[in-house]
Amino acid sequence: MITIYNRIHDTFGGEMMSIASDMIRGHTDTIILAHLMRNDSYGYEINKAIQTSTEGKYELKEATLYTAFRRLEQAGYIVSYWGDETTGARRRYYSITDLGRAFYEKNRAEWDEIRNMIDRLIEAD
Amino acid sequence: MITIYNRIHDTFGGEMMSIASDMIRGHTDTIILAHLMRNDSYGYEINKAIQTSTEGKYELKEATLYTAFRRLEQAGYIVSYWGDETTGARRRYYSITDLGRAFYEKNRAEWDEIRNMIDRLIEAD
DNA sequence: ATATATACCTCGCCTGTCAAGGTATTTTTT
DNA sequence: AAAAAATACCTTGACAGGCGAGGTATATAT
Repeated sequence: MITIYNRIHDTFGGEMMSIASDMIRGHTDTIILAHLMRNDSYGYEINKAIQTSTEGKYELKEATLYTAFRRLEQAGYIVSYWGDETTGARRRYYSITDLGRAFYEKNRAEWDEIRNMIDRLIEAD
Repeated sequence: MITIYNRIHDTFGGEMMSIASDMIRGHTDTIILAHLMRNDSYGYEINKAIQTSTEGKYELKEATLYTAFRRLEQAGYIVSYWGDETTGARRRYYSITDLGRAFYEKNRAEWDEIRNMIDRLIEAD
């Protein structure tokens, strides 16, 4: 078993940023949108869901997560609104738009192609 | 059918750099090493092989390719030597090292995990 | 009282990608 | 014979995503 997350990000010596990060890159948006396809949600919950779903092998860093929200909202793929919590910390909920749904479907289809492509390309035999 | 490569890289307006690029990112090194696992080769040939293997759907940009060679050589995963062509343009051949082989195997194993992980994460149902 | 969990956010650096530019030789087309 | 395309290499500079490190505020558990 390989733990994907928590590769060392050593600023002093050693390589910066793990391979795993770059392997996930390009899927962040789709992963978030996949969650919003099911129901509106907020950052903290989405991240927890990812961790649970991957048995702790992967988590989005907060900075990455919130950067992605800004990017997706700017692109018109999601819209946000504040929840009306009477207790606990406030939550900013996100909702996927029709544009976002289309983008999600496109990326999902693309993934099917790319997955097979990479399978073929990294074979040594 | 989706053409992975040749998404527009519009510097003026529109989104910069395509999703596809980011989906491949993190596999470039492994793809190159996979080719060198079979036999020594040189940049131009490796790139042609990738294009053929993917039916033209994907190609490494030259800048990306040569950047990767520098990176891999610096890391000790490959070594290079000039071919002794008597005709045609000179070729710089690359050879994978033991360290490179180990790195390749590690990335390959990682891919198997990550592929399944992404499959699960981008499901909407 | 202190620590942990929930929940949000931004700044600035790092890294891989690649457009755009270059050089030199050989083969193919006009 | 001249022009174009293919082979084959290379570097520079800008860009965008990831994320460490820092921050705020409330609620619960120790």
